[in-house]
Amino acid sequence: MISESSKRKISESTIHRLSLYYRVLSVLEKENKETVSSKELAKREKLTPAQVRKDLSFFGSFGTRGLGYPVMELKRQIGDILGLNRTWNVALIGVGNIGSALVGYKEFQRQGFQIRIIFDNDQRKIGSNHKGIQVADIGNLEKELKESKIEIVVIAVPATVAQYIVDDVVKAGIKAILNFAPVNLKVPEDVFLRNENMSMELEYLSFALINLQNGKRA
Amino acid sequence: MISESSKRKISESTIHRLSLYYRVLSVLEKENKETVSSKELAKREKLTPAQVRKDLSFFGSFGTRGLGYPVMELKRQIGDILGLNRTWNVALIGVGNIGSALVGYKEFQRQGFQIRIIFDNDQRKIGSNHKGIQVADIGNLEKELKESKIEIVVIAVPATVAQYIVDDVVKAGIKAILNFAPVNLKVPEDVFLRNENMSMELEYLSFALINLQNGKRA
DNA sequence: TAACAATTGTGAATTGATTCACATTCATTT
DNA sequence: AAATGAATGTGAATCAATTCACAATTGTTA
Repeated sequence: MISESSKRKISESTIHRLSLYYRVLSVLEKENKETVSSKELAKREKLTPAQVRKDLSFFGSFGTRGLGYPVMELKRQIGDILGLNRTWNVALIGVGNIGSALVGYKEFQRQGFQIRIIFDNDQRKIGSNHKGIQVADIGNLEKELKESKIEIVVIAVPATVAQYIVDDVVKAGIKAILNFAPVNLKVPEDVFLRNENMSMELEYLSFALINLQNGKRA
Repeated sequence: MISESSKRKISESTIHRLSLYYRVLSVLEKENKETVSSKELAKREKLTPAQVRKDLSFFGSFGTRGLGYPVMELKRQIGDILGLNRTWNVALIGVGNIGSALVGYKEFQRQGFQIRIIFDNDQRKIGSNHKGIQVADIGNLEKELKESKIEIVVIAVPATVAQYIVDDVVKAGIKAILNFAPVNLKVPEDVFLRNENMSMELEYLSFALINLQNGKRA
């Protein structure tokens, strides 16, 4: 747990970069590297050494001057900060296009995010097994979420119904929601909501092709 | 086309917010709203009115003082900036979990991103049709990309092979790549590369649950 | 064991993004 | 046609993030 005083100061970007560091450290571990410098770490994710050091410094001092950071140890520490050295009980709502992909997405499992239950409103899907996971009736949301001790809910339903569903999820006491529907959802202050907007980056590319084509990049 | 002088100054965040504005404007259009104020626009995406006005001001003045912005007209203008009032020829490489989901993702088509061809290295998939789209042999990448006049390539292959594939894509002259593999890919200066890291937001939620649980959010 | 090379950790400086605040403009009402 | 109200567009001010630069520390070499 990080200190009370630092709680309000760590930026979203820093946390996202911790994810990148974690990823690189996993690779370095496989390559049997014992230590890594901020320089090397930065190079592998196209960042600056100073940025790496500053990011890590928010959480403590993990390195050795003159040597660098111990790969395994730093990976463990970042894992602790990000909560990746444990498992999370995740529920998925909506098993259409995106939902199906998420069920089979190995990267989630590898990081401890375990999809325990799937909800859908399609009677043909309810009761069946989707890659070994039970598909429950969205009507039993609250009951099932509690029984499965779900901590994080992933929303992969059409934008038109996402707000209704998220309202029910919130009522069921869930405090962390990942939303794949392309719509801004309203949740109470004490609920963490993150959005995964799959067309945003494609739109950025489109913008870049039209506007940044010649000359330097933005 | 935006002016030469402004080319180097528009931030990534501004472009991403344009995507949000575009989304809201589409909804407002359906609701038959004729005009919208920066206040309303901001409210719908949890931003500030000043932010909305500043973002738009980088590209021109689209509003009327005292009235607000004309919904249809502004949508068209942002569409022009983001390149959404046209179609893009997109190729998808890798039709596994994620790839399959992308093929069926309506949101892409709606915004003009047309998946024209799919590549895979699995002999069982090659030659077949995936939701009406031809699956080609990754071995014929360069030839097929050119024949289909592809402008944007989406990479949805395992992280371990992504760099090899992106090298080939670059050799084929593609200048815009969207990468779903959880790895940092190297591309030349003149190629636009964007990453879609699907676990990053989940990791942020995990972090939030552990570190920000009580008290205010970061 | 002293000198050297490498690299961290971090205040200070800088750069960048957001918000403020207000003059300006337009539509509407009286 | 003047007064009123609403809302833009934008320079200035503020806030936040990144980079700089260097003292401090450690391992290694002579």
